Amino acid sequence: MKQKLFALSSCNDLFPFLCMIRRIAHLDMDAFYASVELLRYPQLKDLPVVIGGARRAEDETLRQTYPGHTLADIPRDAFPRLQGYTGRGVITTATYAARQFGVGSALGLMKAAKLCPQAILLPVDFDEYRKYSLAFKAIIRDIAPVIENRGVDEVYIDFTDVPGGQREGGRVLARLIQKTIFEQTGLTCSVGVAPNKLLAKMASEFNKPNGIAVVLAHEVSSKIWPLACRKINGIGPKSDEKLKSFGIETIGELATKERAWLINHFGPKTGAWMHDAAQGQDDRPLVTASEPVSISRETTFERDLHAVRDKVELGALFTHLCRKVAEDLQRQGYVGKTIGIKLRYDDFKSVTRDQTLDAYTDDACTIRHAAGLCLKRVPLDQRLRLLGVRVGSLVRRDSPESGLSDRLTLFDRQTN
DNA sequence: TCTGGGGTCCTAGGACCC
DNA sequence: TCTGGGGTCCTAGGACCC
Repeated sequence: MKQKLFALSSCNDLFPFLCMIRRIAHLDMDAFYASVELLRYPQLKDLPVVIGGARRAEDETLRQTYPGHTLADIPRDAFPRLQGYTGRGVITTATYAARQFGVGSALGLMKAAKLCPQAILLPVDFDEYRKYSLAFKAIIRDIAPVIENRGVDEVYIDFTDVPGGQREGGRVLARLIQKTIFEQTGLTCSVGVAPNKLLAKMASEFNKPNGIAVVLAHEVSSKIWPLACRKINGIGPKSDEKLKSFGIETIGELATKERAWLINHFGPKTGAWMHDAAQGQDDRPLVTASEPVSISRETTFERDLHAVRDKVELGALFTHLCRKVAEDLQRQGYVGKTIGIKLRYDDFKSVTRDQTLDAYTDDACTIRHAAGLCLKRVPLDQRLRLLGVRVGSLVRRDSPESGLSDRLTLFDRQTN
């Protein structure tokens, strides 16, 4: 089998139109949020910059302080530093200059302030990132139309049938996409190309930033097996720890385990999946369109709140979250039937409660009422750090199931 | 001095129906 | 009094990802 695949992949350069083997790319923007901020503030280039934290009052003051200047003219010294930062929040993205100091995604800002006090702290501006996200995806789609969205800064791309997609195992097309994105946006990205999504995702991490990596079917043992199990997309901290407890550290070690043994210890689904993944096997198709399952809003308070003592503040926040979720539903054109809440206590333990209504809704008051009933089913003697509201079991507002669609549907129902 | 804000999918138990 | 399965929906929690 291996030899056959090898033969296919090597004949591929000679007869690119005869040997269309599956070539999937994973493209990952490099330090996306931070890179977008550097386009806006080029004077910060090469300085350590972190993006993240809570929305702060001073976020808007920067532009107001220098009304006559363009953003690029604001002097470096005017930017807020991490030094002396107090409060909650984590880093969302850090520039590569900041990563030198050991600060990166998910690190608490107060910890980061110790490691790199001189780093500049910028607030998250999701609207701006979304614009660039749409832009780079449009550029890719122009070159290779079959793509799967994986959030704001990642996509899978099917190279298989794209002209040039088979040359050098996909490297040529990857280079073209990378170059075009850079020329048109100023942003860099990393690309991995492989026979499937699993391997492409791993490959895209090989040469970060601004890198390309190609993995062929016969290279799984040499390029994938030496990696830690944690590198498999889907093996998180918990599974990794469990694997380690069996002495399994690398994907190669995982690959020596019998399918039955894995199923026995990790369950039929996960066990079988792990077995395939360790062999580099993955036949999942690209998902080019999908509908949302739920829409939610949550917020971590600036200080922990008490259900009784801070009742007024909490109530106002709760209502606000419900309104925001309702707005999101309406803007996106969805209605939902399952209303849920999420609480996180001061000890970081969280609970959820949900309730399914008889009818679909996108109405803030209806959501607020149902969420209020959920809240009553939860113990409230401990301080809270987070409150969230979720609406699930979504359908499109204009679909027949919603019960809210157009008159024609209603007419149909009456006459039937 | 802990640990953001969105999401998806899976599991497992109980209710309820046939 | 004891005894079935199968299917679906609902709820709670947890792992994982970006």
